[in-house]
Amino acid sequence: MSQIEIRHLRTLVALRETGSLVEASERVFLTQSALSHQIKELEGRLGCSLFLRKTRPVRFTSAGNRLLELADEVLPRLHKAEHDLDRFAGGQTGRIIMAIECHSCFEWLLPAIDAYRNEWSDVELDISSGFHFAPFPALARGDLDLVITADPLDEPGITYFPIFSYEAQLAVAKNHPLVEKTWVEPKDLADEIVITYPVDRERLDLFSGFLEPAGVEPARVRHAELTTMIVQLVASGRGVTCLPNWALHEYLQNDYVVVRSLGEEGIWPTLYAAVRKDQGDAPFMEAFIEVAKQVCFDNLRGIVTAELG
Amino acid sequence: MSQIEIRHLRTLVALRETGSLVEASERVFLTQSALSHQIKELEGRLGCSLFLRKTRPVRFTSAGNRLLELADEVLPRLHKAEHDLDRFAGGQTGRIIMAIECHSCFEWLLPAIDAYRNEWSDVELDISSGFHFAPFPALARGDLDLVITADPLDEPGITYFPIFSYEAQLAVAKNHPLVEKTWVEPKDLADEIVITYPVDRERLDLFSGFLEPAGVEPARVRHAELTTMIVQLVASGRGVTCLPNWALHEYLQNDYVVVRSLGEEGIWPTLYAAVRKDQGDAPFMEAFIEVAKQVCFDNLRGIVTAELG
DNA sequence: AACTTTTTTTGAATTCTATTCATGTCGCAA
DNA sequence: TTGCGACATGAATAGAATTCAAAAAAAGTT
Repeated sequence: MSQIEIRHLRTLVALRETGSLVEASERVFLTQSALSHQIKELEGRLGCSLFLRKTRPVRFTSAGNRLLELADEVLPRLHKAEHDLDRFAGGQTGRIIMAIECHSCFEWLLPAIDAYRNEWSDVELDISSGFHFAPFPALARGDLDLVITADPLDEPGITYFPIFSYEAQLAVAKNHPLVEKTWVEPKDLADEIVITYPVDRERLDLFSGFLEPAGVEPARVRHAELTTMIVQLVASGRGVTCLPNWALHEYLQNDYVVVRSLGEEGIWPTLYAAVRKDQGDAPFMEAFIEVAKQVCFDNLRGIVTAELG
Repeated sequence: MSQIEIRHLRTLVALRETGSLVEASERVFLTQSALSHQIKELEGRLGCSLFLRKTRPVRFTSAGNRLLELADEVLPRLHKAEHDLDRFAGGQTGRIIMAIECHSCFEWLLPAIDAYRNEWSDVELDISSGFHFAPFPALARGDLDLVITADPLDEPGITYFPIFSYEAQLAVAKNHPLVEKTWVEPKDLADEIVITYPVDRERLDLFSGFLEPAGVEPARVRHAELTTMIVQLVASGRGVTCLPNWALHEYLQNDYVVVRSLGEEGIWPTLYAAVRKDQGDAPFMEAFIEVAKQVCFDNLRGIVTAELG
């Protein structure tokens, strides 16, 4: 089946460089007898001789030269591939295809990616838009490599690295009655219109961590795609919303809306990077998580709580 | 030492094309178990996994894709090389580096080479100018592949194929006394100046086949490089020369000189193509000799005698 | 030309490793 | 759960590459 093997190419190159079987054999760490057998057998299979041994240095036939040409094409590529694979094996490079559960995470993720790319330029980076609905199976089977999530479910084969904690706050219009309260109780929202991203309730801190435990259902739930749009609706008094404090920060500074904590302590979700266990300790992956934390800590200084890993 | 082998690349390609170990194993004519072991072992040595088996079709990791990239670079080149080597082995192609002992053979050799090149375009062809002095050792050790010679010495490992026979004739000036004779005897040249190519006497038919056997030495021997120059010297009465009849043909037609046979029968050397025994029956080599004979027969029609092989 | 040294070839023994065989495990669908 | 298909695994086997030992062939040397 396979006539020519890598070892044959190596042998021929060594032979070209040394000019004799004896020296070539040292070069490839075999006995000279082994080389003699090896080449004789190859010549037998190919049906033609590869070099003339009666000269010093040996002289290659056309067939031999053709094989050397092949070796010159193949061996460098092989070595490069082996080198690249070493880097994969050592975790010096890899692929990070990400998905975000948290809708507004682009805000800090994009800068994090930019910062990371400076240092780890050959890591394949991408944000996948395709797996919003079911990121974890995709992560497990290798379509994704990293998922930003606030719910570290105990899935087998997945590890979670905390990035930072933030407060999920209720935003209301400046003239909204709730502005009078220092913090909000669940029942305060029973008659409110709640504006959210168009995602499942269990992925919304307001419901999963506040209203549902208290058995409170708002008057109505309305959806909007973009953070800006949600905030605008809230500012104009069409409803209330719950967003991460860092996503609301710029609107607060512009005095568009007012925010209040959910409950006396506030709700403080933590964002995690979920990765497959086998990639969790790869340097390129650890570095990404470290960079993400650092970027968040720097950019969102005083707004979020760094989780020191 | 050598991590990756051709078989690994073949396996991975089969795996990519079929999507499962079971089918891939059929493709490469091994059991599924063999592939499982093979890949497991490779992954072990590389230190990273190459694909995730829990999906259908299997999904390659970055490392796996890198290896597939290598396979796509290497395997086609390998197949091409194997194909080329098959042609070498079958004698469908090869190399013919020639040397000529006979100084004026260019005249018919160049057209022969041109004719041959039409049919056998990928045979490497060259006329070597470097081995005029000792062509046979060079032929034996592979510097040359074909030598045109008039002396088929019985060297081991060399075979001779006759190309054609010609008459070696004496050319004299039109007013030379020897014009009166129908043929020349050795002693007729005892007082003559003989003009020859600057080569050893034993390679000159006039000496080795005519004068020396008769023990006759001419008055003087003078050298000239080019056929034209020799003929001019002869035409102007500065001496006589011995050349192949086909080399003299055009000068005869122009009435420059007169030719006479050496002895009653004339001297009829035969030109041979000397090649290494192992190449003697290769189609590309046989074809060259056949083309050479044909070209000579056509171009020198009526002047030389074809040797029918 | 005889002798020594070096290099390659060769056949048999050995060691290694790829492959197979026979199970075992895992995930998935009915 | 059972049954099915796909992959994994351990032990046995078969096959090849390599080594060893010795011989043959070249190449230098005297």
